[in-house]
Amino acid sequence: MDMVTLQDIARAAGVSVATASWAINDDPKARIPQATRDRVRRVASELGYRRNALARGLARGHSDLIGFISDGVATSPFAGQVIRGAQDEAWRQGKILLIVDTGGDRKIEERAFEFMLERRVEGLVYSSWVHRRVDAPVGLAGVNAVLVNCYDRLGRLPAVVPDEVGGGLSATRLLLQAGHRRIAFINASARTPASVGRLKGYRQALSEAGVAYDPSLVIREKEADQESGYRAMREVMATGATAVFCHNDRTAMGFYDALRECGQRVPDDISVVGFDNQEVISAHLHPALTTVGLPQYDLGRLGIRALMARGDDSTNHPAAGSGGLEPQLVPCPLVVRDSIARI
Amino acid sequence: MDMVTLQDIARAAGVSVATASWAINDDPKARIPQATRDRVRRVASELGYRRNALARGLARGHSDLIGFISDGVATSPFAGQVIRGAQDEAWRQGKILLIVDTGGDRKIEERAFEFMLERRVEGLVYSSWVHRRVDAPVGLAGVNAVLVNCYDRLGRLPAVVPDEVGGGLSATRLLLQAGHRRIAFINASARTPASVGRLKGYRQALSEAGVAYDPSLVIREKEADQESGYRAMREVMATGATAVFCHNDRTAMGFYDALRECGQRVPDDISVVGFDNQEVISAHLHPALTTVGLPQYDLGRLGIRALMARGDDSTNHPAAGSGGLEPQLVPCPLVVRDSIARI
DNA sequence: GTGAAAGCGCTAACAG
DNA sequence: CTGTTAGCGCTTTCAC
Repeated sequence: MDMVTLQDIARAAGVSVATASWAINDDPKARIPQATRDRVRRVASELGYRRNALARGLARGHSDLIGFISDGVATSPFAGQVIRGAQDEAWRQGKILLIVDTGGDRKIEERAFEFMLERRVEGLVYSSWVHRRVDAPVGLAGVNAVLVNCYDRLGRLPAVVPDEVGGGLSATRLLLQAGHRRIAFINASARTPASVGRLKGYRQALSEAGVAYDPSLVIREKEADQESGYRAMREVMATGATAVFCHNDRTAMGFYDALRECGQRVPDDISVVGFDNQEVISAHLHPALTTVGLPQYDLGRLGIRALMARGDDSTNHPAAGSGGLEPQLVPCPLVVRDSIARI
Repeated sequence: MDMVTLQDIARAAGVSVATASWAINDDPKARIPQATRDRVRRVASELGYRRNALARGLARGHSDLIGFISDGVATSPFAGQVIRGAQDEAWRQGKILLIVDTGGDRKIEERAFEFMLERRVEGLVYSSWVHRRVDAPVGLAGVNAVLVNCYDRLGRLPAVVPDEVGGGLSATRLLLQAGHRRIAFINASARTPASVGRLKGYRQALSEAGVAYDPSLVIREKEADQESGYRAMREVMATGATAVFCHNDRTAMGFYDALRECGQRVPDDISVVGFDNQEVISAHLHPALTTVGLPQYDLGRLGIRALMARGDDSTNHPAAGSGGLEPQLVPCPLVVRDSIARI
């Protein structure tokens, strides 16, 4: 155990603790000669001194800790970049993340919350694995908090979410630009921000291009996974579509499978575009899948940024009057690969 | 800002801070009447009191924090369960994880290390995304630390890793039990714990079953990804193998692809078993892939357990004399699905 | 320029 | 049974 304290340093360097503190932290507004500064620091490193963040935090009144609660981001197959983005941004501001993955368990969430507050986190990010509406835990109000990849029912907390509409728009536009006019859409039937938003984008792109919206081209599948895509294939092909926009890459993967079993090929027989850019899938399908990425890293980064901005803003208002904070939309990047043919 | 302190509680409840402290923490060895306890706690909750972990940690001399440094676990597509396991176990012991994902960057690692030590973490887990040998960062020695999913060159730090040999053994045995005798193995050519271990297990199973080892059945691919499996298909089929053990699920996925393009089918034309149980792939291939799982959750859990055990053990010896701690092997569970046919 | 000293909020002897 | 008090290690105001 290295229990070298500032006192030890001060004594060894022949200065007072105050001076030692200033030297160690290189406090610019302490006017001590460079020589002293250097001497203290040298002594410190010789003795293997290390600041005690507990004591420091207690004295200064801040912890430099930011809480990050997720319902599965840390352990989900592909949302981890959110954490990376958050961490990088926090880091940049000299803060460190206290991460707890609740797995969606309210009990754990409650406890995590308690833990973080006890540790005097300077802000709290509450994030969801999948973009959705959440019931923000009671208590999140009254704390500097922001929602990431989810939004509150009442819009009382600032939120940072992917621009699903924009994503659907770019995916469909791409198909349109390649000359497609009959574009099927395998969508999830549950009303999620993703299914609603992407459909909206799809319709918007169609309308922009002067293509009439044909509801029969929209296949609704309960889940949006490999099975759905596999199952939906026949229906899609029956519509005579020359291209299909899949709700996500997993759906596209299933679609590829089914298609291949019928001896048909992407993109010759039909063009495909996915969503999510789940690399294990999209980058390795044959042919590689053109898709729309989720801006995970940016979600994390902007979440922290929003948090810190709010923190500075001492007015820290829990959302103006009406209670309708609009979520901040983060664009979804198009990832072009080989699954679209011009016609 | 809730800045209700113990003092406030004590005053409001008409007791001393000491008594308040005991009541709040429900200290069993403080002999105060239940009535007082209750009163204090009630006052505390009424006033919205919350312990200050910084002050508490400083006074008690421990932080209840455990550092978790990873080179990508948090952000990797499928290793996140390690964190979940670690977190659950830490939690069970009343500790909380301070996680930093370095992305393999030494600079960040260094800083993370510093950060954690300043925060007086009670132990440090150093984990790798992929099972490998690491150069444990200088400074890890002298701290209560354990390696997870990686091991030190010199075996000076306790390590917890998956049992690759056992995994290769069960995969191959399963094929053998289904009656296969000519079993190909698409392996990665780099000498990693995975490639070496799985091959060893494969050979061991063969030998157990009295099947001669035929080197020509082992296909070595530089990487072990979808492309490898895709590419290796021809070679595998040319050997006349009736089954193939793929180094991982991604390889199996590529193999499936290539096979289907030739109009052949799993498992009728050839049985396949993978490794990793990367669900996005294995559970959704057609037919679903029989594979060997990585014990991610357990790695995390056991890592923390080892750490805490070491911590208790005040003798905390940096590995006995010779310097050869054997890594703790965690079994890899077989996940049986539909890609094996009896012959 | 530098030091003394008063906290930060809590715990844990030690008294009573 | 309960209160007093001396720290825990550091920051920061205020004197010198």
